[in-house]
Amino acid sequence: MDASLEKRLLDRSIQPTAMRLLVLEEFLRTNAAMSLSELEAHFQTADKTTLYRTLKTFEKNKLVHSIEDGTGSVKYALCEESCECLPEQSHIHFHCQKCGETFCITEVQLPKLSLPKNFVGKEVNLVVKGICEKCNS
Amino acid sequence: MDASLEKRLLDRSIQPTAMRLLVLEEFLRTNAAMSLSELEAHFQTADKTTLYRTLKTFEKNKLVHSIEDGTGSVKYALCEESCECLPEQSHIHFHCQKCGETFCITEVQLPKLSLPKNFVGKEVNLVVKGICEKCNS
DNA sequence: GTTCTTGCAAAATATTTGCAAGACG
DNA sequence: CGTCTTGCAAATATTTTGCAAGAAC
Repeated sequence: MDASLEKRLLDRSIQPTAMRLLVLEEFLRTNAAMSLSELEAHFQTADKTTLYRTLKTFEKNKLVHSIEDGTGSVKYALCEESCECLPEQSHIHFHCQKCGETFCITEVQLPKLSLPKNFVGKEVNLVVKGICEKCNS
Repeated sequence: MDASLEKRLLDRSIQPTAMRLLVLEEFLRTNAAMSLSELEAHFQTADKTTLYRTLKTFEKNKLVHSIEDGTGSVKYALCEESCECLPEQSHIHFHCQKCGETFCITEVQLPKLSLPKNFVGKEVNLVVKGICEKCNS
């Protein structure tokens, strides 16, 4: 059992159960964002409801954030360790129309968005669709 | 029968049937983006499948564009008349967490997004969540 | 007549909740 | 014991397809 995994859950006030450690491990192993179904496919014997609730717990406690990439199912990706999911911390999500994968792109800074008077922005969800690096070569 | 509605459909190579004219009229009447269910609620006697296919036809022909605002159901909003849904023509979508409505914000220019090398962006979907003008007063 | 559109039914997919058994402190 | 977690079942919601009747050209 990896103690750093446990710490990562505890830092977000999530009880480190066996299932949750496995899911976190899976997220660390996988580079791309995962939907519930995709996550389920990575396990032999996991109950979908448990995974569903694991994702919800992770999301509530800001260990992962959700992305709607237009595929019809919500995907989840690990947050940066310091992330509080504030608008300033948002980044681009890229959905590749060829391989179908969705990534977080943290390399480039998201320009500050201005809103009309009296609008207050609290969250930003940005998905760019196109062809990714890997499929473009 | 309003001839300008017909023209608007024909300009997008969409056959102007009665149903389609009604749906377009509804979009012009409504300021906010609509989901399939919301659209259905605006009609007494419309079949959901027909509305679904109407939306898909409208989307394919770029009369409307779709928005995933995190509510779990895809919403649709009218495109500008000159819109070709290119990345440069994208705009901010705003989802109000209080009234639940989703609007297109075309008043402010979307800053140009840069992507890492070898990524090619073709579409942009940007949703800001927060409190809208109306709910903020 | 041929193509496009519509309505009903049903399938497929995704998300969410209820409840009881089990784990853990 | 009491709270949290898990697994199974089932309910809800959403999106999509099949097919035949009807409308439009």
